[in-house]
Amino acid sequence: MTEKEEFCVADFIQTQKKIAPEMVKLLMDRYHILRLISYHQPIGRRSLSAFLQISERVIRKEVNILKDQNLIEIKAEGMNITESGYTSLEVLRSFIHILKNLNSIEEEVAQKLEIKKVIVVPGLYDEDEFILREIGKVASKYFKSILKDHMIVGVTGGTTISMVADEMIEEDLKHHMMIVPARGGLGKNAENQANHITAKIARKLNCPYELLHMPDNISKDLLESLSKDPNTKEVVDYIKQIHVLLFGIGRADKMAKRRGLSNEKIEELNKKCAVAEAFGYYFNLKGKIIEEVNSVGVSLQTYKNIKNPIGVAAGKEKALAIMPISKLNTNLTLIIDEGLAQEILK
Amino acid sequence: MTEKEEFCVADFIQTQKKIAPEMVKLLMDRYHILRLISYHQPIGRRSLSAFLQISERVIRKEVNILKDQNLIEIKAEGMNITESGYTSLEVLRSFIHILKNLNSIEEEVAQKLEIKKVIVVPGLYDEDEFILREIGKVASKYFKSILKDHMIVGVTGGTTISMVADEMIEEDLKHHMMIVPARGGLGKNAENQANHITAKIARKLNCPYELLHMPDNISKDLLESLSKDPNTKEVVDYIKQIHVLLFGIGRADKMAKRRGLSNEKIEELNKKCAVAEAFGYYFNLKGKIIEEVNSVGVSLQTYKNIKNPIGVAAGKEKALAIMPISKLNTNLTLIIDEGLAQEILK
DNA sequence: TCTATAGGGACTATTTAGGTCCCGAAAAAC
DNA sequence: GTTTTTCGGGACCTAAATAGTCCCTATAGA
Repeated sequence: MTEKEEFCVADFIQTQKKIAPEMVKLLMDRYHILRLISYHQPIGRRSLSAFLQISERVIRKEVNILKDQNLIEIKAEGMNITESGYTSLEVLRSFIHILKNLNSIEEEVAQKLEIKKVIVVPGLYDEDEFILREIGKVASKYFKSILKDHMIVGVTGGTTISMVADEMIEEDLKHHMMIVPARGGLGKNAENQANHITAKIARKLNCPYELLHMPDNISKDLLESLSKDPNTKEVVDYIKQIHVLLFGIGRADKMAKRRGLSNEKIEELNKKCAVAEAFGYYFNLKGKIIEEVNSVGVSLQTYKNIKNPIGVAAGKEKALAIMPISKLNTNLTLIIDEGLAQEILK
Repeated sequence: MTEKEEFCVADFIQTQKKIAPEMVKLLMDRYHILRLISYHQPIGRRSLSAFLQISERVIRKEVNILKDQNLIEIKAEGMNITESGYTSLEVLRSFIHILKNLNSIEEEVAQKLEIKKVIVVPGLYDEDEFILREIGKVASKYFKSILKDHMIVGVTGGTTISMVADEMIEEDLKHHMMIVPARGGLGKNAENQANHITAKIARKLNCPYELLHMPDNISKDLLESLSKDPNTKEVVDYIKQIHVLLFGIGRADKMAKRRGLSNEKIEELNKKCAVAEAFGYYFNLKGKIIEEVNSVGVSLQTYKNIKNPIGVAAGKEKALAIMPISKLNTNLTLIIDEGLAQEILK
C-alpha cells in the first residue's frame, strides 16, 4: 500500500466516521472479538466474555453476526476463525490504524524523537498482553519488507524480539543474507536468547546464519581469548558490518537484574539515573553513557553506523528507555504499541 | 483515483461489509437524506419524510446525527447542507458505487453492448427523478476529464444533456477547444436546445463556440440553400471533425412525437420496429436504419468515426434504444443510472 | 397581519437488546 | 469407561432504546 493509496482510503474512512459515527465502536468491538478468537481458538462464548469484559449475551449476538458472515465457524468444541476471517482481520488491522488516526501519532512521535520512522500498533500492551503478538506481526512484516540481497542482519534477544520471530510468516526471500545474533547469551530463558531467535528467523526465511557461543556479560580477559577463536571471530566480523539490526529496547533496571548485577551496582545505576540499556551500555535520559559492560555484541560505534536499526518495544514502562536510544542513530525505525506511543508524547 | 487505488478501497469496504453488515443500510439512508437536503435546501423534517417514505421520527433522529457531525445546519427555516456535508457527499458517491458493486455491473454492461466504457450511477431514475442530477454530475465530470487541447466538441439537446450542462462545474480548462451543437433546433423547449446547451457549456468552460441557426428537421432544398450560408457552412465543417460528442439517447417513438411527425409516419415507424433515434436516423433493434431525416447535424458516417462519443441516458425505457446505438461505434462511453443498467442486463 | 412550515419538547407505545438460567451434547480429564 | 467441564443454543423476562404522536412556539413569505 503506497502513501497515496492510504490517503485515499483514509478519506473514505474519515467520511464514514462522520456520516456513521456508531460504526467506529461496532468495528472495533468485532475486530477485538475476531482477533481474540484467532488467538484462542477453539474458544467458547464464556471465555471470550471474560477476556473482553463484555457480557456473554452481547458476545453471543456479535458472534452470531460473525458466523452469519462466515468469518468464524461455531462447533461444539468452540469457535474457530475461517480463512475469510483471517483475511478480514488483516484488512481490519489497517482499518483500525486509520480509524484511530495512528498515522498522525506516528508522525508526532517520529518528530519528537527525531528519528526516521515510527510504526504504532493499535492497542494498549499494558491492558492486553496479546498486543505483543500484534507488534510481532507488524514488526516481522516491516523487517521482511526492508531486507535486500547480500544484507547482514543482526538480532538481539528478549521476549519482544522472540515474538517477532514467532509471528514471522515463512517465506523464501531468495536473498543471499547472513543472520547473526547481535549479542551473547543473557538470562536463563532459552527461548529469548539472541542465538535462538537468530536460528528461528533464519529457518523461517531460509537463510544462512551463525551463532555466538558466549555469554553477553564477560570479563575482559575472557573476551580477548574468546575473540581469538576463528568461529567467534567470524561472527564478530559479521556483527561489525550489520545492515539491519532488529533489537528490543530494555529498561536499565530490568536489564541489570536479568544480567545478574550486584545490588550495589544496581543501586549505583539508579543513582546515576540510568534509564536504558542497549548493547551493553547503560544510558541516562540525555543519552549519556553511564556504565559500559564488556560485550562481544554490537558496539556503540557499530550501532551508530547501522543503516537500518529496527527497535521494537511494548508497554508504557519503556517510554523513558526509548528516549536516549533514539538519540544514538537517527535512522532508527521504532515499532511500538499505542499505549507506549501516548506515553512518549506526554 | 486510479484503478489500483479503487481496488484497495474496495477491499476495505468489502471487509467492512462483512464485519459490520448493518452499516450498509445506515450509510445508504444517511446518504439519501443528505443528498435530498442538498437538493431541496432549506427543507424541513416533514417534507424529507414524505420524499423518502421514512417516518418523521426516524428522519429526526438521523438528521440530528448529521447535525452533530456538522454535515448540515438546522435553522428555523429548514435544514441546509454545510461545506463539509458537500465534500462528504462527494466521497459517499464513490463509496456507494463500491458498496453496490457497480463496477462489476459496469463491466457486464460494457461486455454485453460491446462498447468501450460504461459508468453506472447508483439509484433508480424511474423511482427518483433526482437521479438525473446525479447522472449530470457524473457525466459532466467524465466529459471534462477527457477534454484536451484543440478538440472539437459536439453536444446534442434534450433534458438529459441539459442536466449535464447544468451540473457542470465552472472551470477554465485553458484548452483551445471549439464547442458546436451537433444538431439543429428541435421541439419547443428553449432550455433543451442543442444551441442553448452548447452556449451554456462553452460559458462554463470559458471556450469559444458556434451556434447552428436552423431547425433539425428540414427539407432537402432548404438544407442545400442554407448550407451555402458561410456561417452555417463553418459550423457544419466543425461538426464533421468532432472529437468528442456528448449526446442523449432517444426512443424512436418519443423523438418522432417531439419532431412533430404525422401520425401515419409514427405508425409506420412502429410497424418497422423502430426503437431508437439518433442524428436524424431511426433504427430497429438490430441497428438497421429504418428512416432517415434530412439533418444538418452529425451524419451517421461522421458519428462512426468519432473518437469519443459519450452517450447519456436515464430510465429503464431507454434500454431498447441503447442497443442499436451501441452497435454503431464501439468507442462509445455510456453513462446511465442503475435501473437502466439492470434493464439492459435483462 | 395571517398562514404555512420550520424545529423542538414531551409523553406513550412498541420493539429491541441484554441479563439470567437451564439443557443436552461433546470434549477433556480422570 | 465414567465423570466433569465446557461448549452452543433455547427460553424467558426486564430494562432500555426506538419510534409514533401531538402540541407548541418561532419565523419566513404572502
